[in-house]
Amino acid sequence: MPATTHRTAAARTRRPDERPEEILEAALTVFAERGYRPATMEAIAREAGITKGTIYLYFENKEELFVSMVREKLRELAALLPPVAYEPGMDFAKILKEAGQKYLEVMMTPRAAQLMSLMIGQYNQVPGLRSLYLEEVIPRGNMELARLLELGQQVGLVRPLDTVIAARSLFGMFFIFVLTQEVFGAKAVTPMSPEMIADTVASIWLEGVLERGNPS
Amino acid sequence: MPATTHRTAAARTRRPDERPEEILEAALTVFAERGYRPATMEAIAREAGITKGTIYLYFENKEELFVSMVREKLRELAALLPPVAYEPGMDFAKILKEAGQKYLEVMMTPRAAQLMSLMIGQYNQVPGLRSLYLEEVIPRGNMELARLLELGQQVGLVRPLDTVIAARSLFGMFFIFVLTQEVFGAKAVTPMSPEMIADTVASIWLEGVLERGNPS
Amino acid sequence: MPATTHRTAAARTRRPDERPEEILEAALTVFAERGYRPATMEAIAREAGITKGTIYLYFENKEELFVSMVREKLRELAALLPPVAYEPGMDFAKILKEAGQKYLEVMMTPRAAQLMSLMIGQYNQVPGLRSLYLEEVIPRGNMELARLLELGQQVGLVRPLDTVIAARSLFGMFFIFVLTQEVFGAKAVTPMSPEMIADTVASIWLEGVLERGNPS
Amino acid sequence: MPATTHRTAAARTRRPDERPEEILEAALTVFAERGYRPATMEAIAREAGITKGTIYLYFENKEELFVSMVREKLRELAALLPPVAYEPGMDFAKILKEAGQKYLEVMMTPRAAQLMSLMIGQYNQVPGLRSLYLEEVIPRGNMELARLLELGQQVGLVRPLDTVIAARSLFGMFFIFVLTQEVFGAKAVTPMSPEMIADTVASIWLEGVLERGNPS
DNA sequence: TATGAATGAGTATTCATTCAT
DNA sequence: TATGAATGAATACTCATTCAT
Repeated sequence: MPATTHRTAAARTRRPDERPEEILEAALTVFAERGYRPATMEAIAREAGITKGTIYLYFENKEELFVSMVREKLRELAALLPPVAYEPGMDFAKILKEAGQKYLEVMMTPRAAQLMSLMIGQYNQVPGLRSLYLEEVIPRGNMELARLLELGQQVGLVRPLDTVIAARSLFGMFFIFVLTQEVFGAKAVTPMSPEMIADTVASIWLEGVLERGNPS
Repeated sequence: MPATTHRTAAARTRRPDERPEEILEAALTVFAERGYRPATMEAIAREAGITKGTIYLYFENKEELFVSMVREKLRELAALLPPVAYEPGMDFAKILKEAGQKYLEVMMTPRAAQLMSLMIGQYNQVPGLRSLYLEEVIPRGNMELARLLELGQQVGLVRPLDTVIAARSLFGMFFIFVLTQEVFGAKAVTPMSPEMIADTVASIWLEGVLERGNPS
Repeated sequence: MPATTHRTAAARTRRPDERPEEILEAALTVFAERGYRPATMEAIAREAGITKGTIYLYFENKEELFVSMVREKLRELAALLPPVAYEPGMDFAKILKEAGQKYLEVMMTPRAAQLMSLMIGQYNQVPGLRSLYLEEVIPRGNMELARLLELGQQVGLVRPLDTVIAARSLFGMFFIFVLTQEVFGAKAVTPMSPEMIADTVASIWLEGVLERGNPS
Repeated sequence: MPATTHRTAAARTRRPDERPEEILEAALTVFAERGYRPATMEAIAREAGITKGTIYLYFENKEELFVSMVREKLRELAALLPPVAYEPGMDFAKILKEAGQKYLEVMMTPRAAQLMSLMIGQYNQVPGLRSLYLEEVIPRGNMELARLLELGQQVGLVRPLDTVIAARSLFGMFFIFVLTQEVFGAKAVTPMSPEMIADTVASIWLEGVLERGNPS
């Protein structure tokens, strides 16, 4: 029957409204730094300026904290990306380049890249991530563009090809740079400006996708 | 006691030369199934049909085992890919499609995809992986194609664009399908044949990269 | 803002005087269900319809709550048992049987049995229980009967034997049924009616204790 | 990726055959001293002269260790009790007194009493204990005696009464002394010799059970 | 070489207790 | 009085690594 005595914590501040957000932020930092397993709840708490036990007031366990963090941070990233709206008469190529530029600007940052890396690494170990990807990432990032391409095909602007594959290809072209430059640290070896990447990638994809006769 | 008892001959059959290989094979299986941290030396040993201690006769520790496994399996995969040789007069498009097809054939398998996933997830936690990637993957997979493009530019076949970016883009186009279809399990949701992917991707990239006047 | 909002009147109804009692009641329920250690202050509070912190307004800590609960509930049980009064000329056997019946009626209930079980299990871990037993249980339950027996011996009704041992034996005869039937759940395997038990036990003990010549 | 270095343990002795027994012995000591929950695996290991991890080589978890310990120690106690054999012509009373004496001799020891106390306290928290009690304790300790009584009834030696209740009563008479004297520490307050207890208890029970006409 | 018993550092999680409001 | 957010000590259990055989 232990009678534990506690010191009077100086900073026993109550901020129930902001806590979850702060914890998620700290979680991303620590998970990104060490990886899912090596990241300790203790370290996350310290990073958030609280103590271990407090995390458990807001999250069931480490796994739920991880999934919540990924969901929240994905949403924050998604919120930074402007919706790609296309209407007849607009400059397709320009829209695409600008969208690509914006995408790289957001994704080619250490934080975003680390988030990707964490997701990929834990994808098959953490059940909650699957639905996150299938329900939030695919529909938004992929299907929208595919539908845009179908539209283009109907007006003869886009070559006849599988639009889902084409759309995902573009995503892959961008993604590989996020992965190599940021996650794999290749930017120290082969530095490339996001502008240059966006320009080149967009032009290759556009030329490859548009109908011959139509100047991009 | 005239009757000596022997263990079965089979149990005594030792193949010391094949041990490391068997261990690496078992390691890939178990690492892929559980991820780096949750994979236990015990489980790897069991998978290899030996006991824990024996692994340490061949590998310094878990990390070295992991890096050795990745290196070995990457080499095995690389060995399956035929070198892309191009000589003037050859059908550039056909070569590319066939190479892409072969690439997907090799990479769009659970094992290869799991290897990728493991690499990405551990990349920043396991020092040895960095050099592996920078020294083995980039030069072979990327620089070769970039040089090929430069050649194409010199003879006016390829548009003037950053060849390293273009080359890596192609890799990304393929890689995204390995990642999504195999690692993320999207193939259950949006099934696509490797042939269709290779064809579509190759044609987009080629059209996007080749000079206008030159029919692919 | 002219319209003041009130919480429901019921929610504000506070019965400070009944609080400790309610908490003790909840404590017995939860302690009995889970055991001393696994029972959490949180669960006890919830059971009592209050919050954790409130318990500490009435009890120093978990241990004191436990001891207080045991003391209170023992008293409540004791209050249910009528005092065994004997005066010359009364039917000794009948008194005993009725007292035994009453005792079993009170003790052979899940709640009483759980209380016993808790006491026994924590006896040597919780200092306060010792004095409770030595000062409240022994004198009342045991010594009274022993004195009664001495009286019987003086008038030649009871055989010459150690009265304390004889008295405690009777208690043990009853107790073993409380323990086995209620605590150990043997009543599901070997069901016995309290009446039958009381009758049989009382008759054995009486026959064993009374002087030969005296018909019970 | 922590690389833990271990000191060379001086006493890394391998004794797989004796380990389980040693651990069970240590477990009884520590469980008895502190109770189930407060007893730590660390303390049990230290008591056994080994380290925590080693316990887990032999027992699944704390609960299994506890149940295994109770089972083993109950068996050891049971082995100390000679079987009560009765054949016509033997002195029933003498047999009973001697058996009771032996029982108390074995059970009225701190270790045995602590084991009882542990069992009672954990009975409803630890599933494995239920079957232990129902399958091992009841049949051996109770049913044998009940059958003996039935035999006595058939030859007119024993009064007509419920033999199961009578048998269990005797057990209770003894058990209450184990409980009060050893577990509750009443022996410091009301010391009684086991011989005196056995004699008194046996004589009361016998007189109460035997047919009037038959001198015990 | 191979074994597998032993080690012990490391960690997620729980929960009694405190205290600002 | 009452709340409930915050604390942090405590602990079962895991598993990479060692080493006597």
